[in-house]
Amino acid sequence: MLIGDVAKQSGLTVDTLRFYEKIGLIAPPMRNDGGRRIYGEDVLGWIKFLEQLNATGMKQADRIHYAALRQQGDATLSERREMLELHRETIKEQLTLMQGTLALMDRKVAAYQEMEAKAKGH
Amino acid sequence: MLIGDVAKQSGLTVDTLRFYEKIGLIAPPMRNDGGRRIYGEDVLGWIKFLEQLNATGMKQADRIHYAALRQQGDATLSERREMLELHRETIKEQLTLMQGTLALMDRKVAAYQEMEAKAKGH
DNA sequence: GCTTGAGCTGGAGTGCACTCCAGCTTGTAG
DNA sequence: CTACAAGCTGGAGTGCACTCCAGCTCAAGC
Repeated sequence: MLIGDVAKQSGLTVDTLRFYEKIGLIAPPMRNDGGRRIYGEDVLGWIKFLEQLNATGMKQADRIHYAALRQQGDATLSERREMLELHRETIKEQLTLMQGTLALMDRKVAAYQEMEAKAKGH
Repeated sequence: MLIGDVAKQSGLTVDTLRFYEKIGLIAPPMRNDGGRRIYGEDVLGWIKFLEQLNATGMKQADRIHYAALRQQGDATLSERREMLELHRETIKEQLTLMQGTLALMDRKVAAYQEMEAKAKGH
């Protein structure tokens, strides 16, 4: 798999993939004779996971740390577990806040509709 | 209420409050004889609402647009309602994604715990 | 009436997370 | 064998959302 294929399948750009490699989010892949990056299929799952951490507000620095731990293998399992447990809690907090805001949107939309209806009536 | 009081009560910094005014997120308040900003209590509720939009991923440009509409009064009610309805949908999508990631965290944590237990057993 | 903390303005600087570019090499299709 | 799309590197540039600074004025306490 060349970098362009990974880009297409992951939704990231070629530039972003190289950037992620530079900062340590993605392990440097093998190269072919011409010096081009050859990726295994597994990178797609990893990128998807990274995107999920991203989308739930984990900071770049923490993702990089997690990626580094992952590269070090099984010895870092418990530290990785702790990171995920912490992140799980922040997700829960975000969920609560978000549900609150969703409810607020509902109330506001309803209030606006009522005001619009009244304005029409006069 | 001076800007420092608003800062304390809202959690924003003085600089951020002036910045928000500059970009149109907060209406320019009255000034006292010495040229200092005097805010009404209502600004606190507005800031809290802005923070909620912020925390649920609404872009600055959209918040500025919403703030501008709000300043124009009742004639913009329906447009504001439409914005909130749209945003409500994006919150719902985010909630779904976030719940998915939360479930993933749970699975991963459980898997890691199992691997750690096995590693200990040998 | 002087000190000191808070506020003022305009503009420069920061941190994050990419995104783009120049100038080069590689590889596939006609 | 030649065009040309895709890849390479190092480094510069971008957009967002603040954050900080210099040099000033204002106001409350001793």
